[in-house]
Amino acid sequence: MRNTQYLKIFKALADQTRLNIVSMLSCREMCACELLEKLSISQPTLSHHMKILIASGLIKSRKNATWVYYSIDRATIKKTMNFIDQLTNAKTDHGNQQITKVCSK
Amino acid sequence: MRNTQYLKIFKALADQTRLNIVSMLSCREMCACELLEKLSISQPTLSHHMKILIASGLIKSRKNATWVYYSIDRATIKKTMNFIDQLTNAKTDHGNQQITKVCSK
DNA sequence: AATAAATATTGACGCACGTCGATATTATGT
DNA sequence: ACATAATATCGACGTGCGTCAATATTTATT
Repeated sequence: MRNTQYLKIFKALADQTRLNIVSMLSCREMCACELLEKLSISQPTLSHHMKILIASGLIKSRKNATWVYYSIDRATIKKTMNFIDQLTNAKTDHGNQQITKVCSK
Repeated sequence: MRNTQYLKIFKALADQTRLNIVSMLSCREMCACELLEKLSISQPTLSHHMKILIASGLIKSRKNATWVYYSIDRATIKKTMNFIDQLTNAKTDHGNQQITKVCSK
């Protein structure tokens, strides 16, 4: 996973509404209309947020009839935690071209 | 740690420059002037970024003479990873008032 | 086919944020 | 005291982003 993808993930989590959405989806898969009635935002706004969450890889979607069901992609979560762990513990460059790690000396 | 604090943390990580800074500091403690010469930003911009990172709790600072040394606060990192883990795996409300978890039924 | 429900897209608006140059502050050394 | 180096603050500017109303699209139902 590229560094820019992790940046997308952190940007996706850097919003209270999206953090709420992720939290809600941790319970179970939910459709957009279900999320919508629990949040105090308009339908286009929810659609916009879901697009960002999907693009980040944190959330995956499944379409059934007119409904779109969303759920957490736990593989991405795991990778993100590993990234944070490496980012803050690694003593060497961990094969990342975008982040300039200068641990020499 | 409050939910708003984790929001601050994700916002702090949601910028390429700050992600680079955190990565650099994972190697070792560094002073501002050292970070400055490795980054392509102005001194006021760096100062601004460090303020945000300090406020998030991800980075701590130590003053010695005219220099300010920065290093990663690994306790915050650990808490953040736990937060993500809980956020995406909890089947019950984990005592968080800000995030509305509705896991019932 | 026509209607209705769920979701996506578009365009616009205001505010938050990253950036810089100029300047202030703090601390060291001469 | 004065000059210099490191860092912080201020004010301004442009861009990015969250938000909405209006509209389009997709799918099911009658």
